[in-house]
Amino acid sequence: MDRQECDSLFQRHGVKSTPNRIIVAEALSEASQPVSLSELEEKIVSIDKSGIFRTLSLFKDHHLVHVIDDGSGSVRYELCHSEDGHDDDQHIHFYCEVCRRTFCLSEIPVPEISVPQGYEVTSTNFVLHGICPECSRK
Amino acid sequence: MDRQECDSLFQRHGVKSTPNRIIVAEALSEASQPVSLSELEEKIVSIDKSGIFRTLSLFKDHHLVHVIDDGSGSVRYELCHSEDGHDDDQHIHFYCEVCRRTFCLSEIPVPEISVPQGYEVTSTNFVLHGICPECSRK
DNA sequence: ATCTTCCTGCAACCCGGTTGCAAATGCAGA
DNA sequence: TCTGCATTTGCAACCGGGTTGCAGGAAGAT
Repeated sequence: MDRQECDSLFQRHGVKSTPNRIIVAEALSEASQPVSLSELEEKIVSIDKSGIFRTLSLFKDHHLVHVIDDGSGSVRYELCHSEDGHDDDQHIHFYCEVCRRTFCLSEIPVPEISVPQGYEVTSTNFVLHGICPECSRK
Repeated sequence: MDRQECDSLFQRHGVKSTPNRIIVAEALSEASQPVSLSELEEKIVSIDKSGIFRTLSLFKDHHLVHVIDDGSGSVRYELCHSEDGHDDDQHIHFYCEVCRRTFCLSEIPVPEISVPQGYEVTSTNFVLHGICPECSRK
């Protein structure tokens, strides 16, 4: 994602462009897997933890990223792929208990669940735990 | 759950019975919803946080409870209902963003997912977020 | 240039979870 | 019953992710 794509992304989501935000957005887009705050801290040495955190929070509020809680103890962030303001690109994630990485199973949509009367669903968090192909081969 | 049921439960799961463990097991069985460590701390004033924690860890290792990460920042515990040693009573949970309670949607089983070749699934965590009937009525 | 607002870094804090350690308890064998 | 060992427990301290208060700095408006 180059500078221009970034700005257009921000504009679509109503986020003002700043140098830090561009750096964070690029780091997110480069990641092949959902990343945690601490991973971003390591990757982006130029920005303070709190800055990254606030940027992520802002992105989250503007539906630019979505949040996955894989049960590893730290939350992970992933760029939304849907272009409209809503997270309709929810998919299942897989957390490997051996290498502790989280994978997007992008192909698999979250199954539709018919909830009991009265419940109103706004988002879903569906994480499978187990062993990834790479680790189970060993 | 009375004392005797407790002991039999422990025996089935290979857990030695101690006073503390009985107290924790009873607290879990009395809860209508999955409970967090801090909730148990409030409920069980006679046992130290670390004791409750260790008891829960032990229960988890012996498949006496299962763990739900509802994304609220603290993990919740729930007595397993299946009597064999394995967690085959997985079901969906609902986290209300207003009252911050977690509900078991016991009726709804976790849908079977066919994962890509190579992935080996050991457990699932499926949590819906939204507003519960009680809160949406207001 | 000045004012105001927003953005940022720093340091401190909060809280859930976890561990080391030593005292207490339980249990087996003499 | 006494002794020695293993397990359980409480206490205090720690850890790490997440979060916030504050003050300095940049950006935009008047």
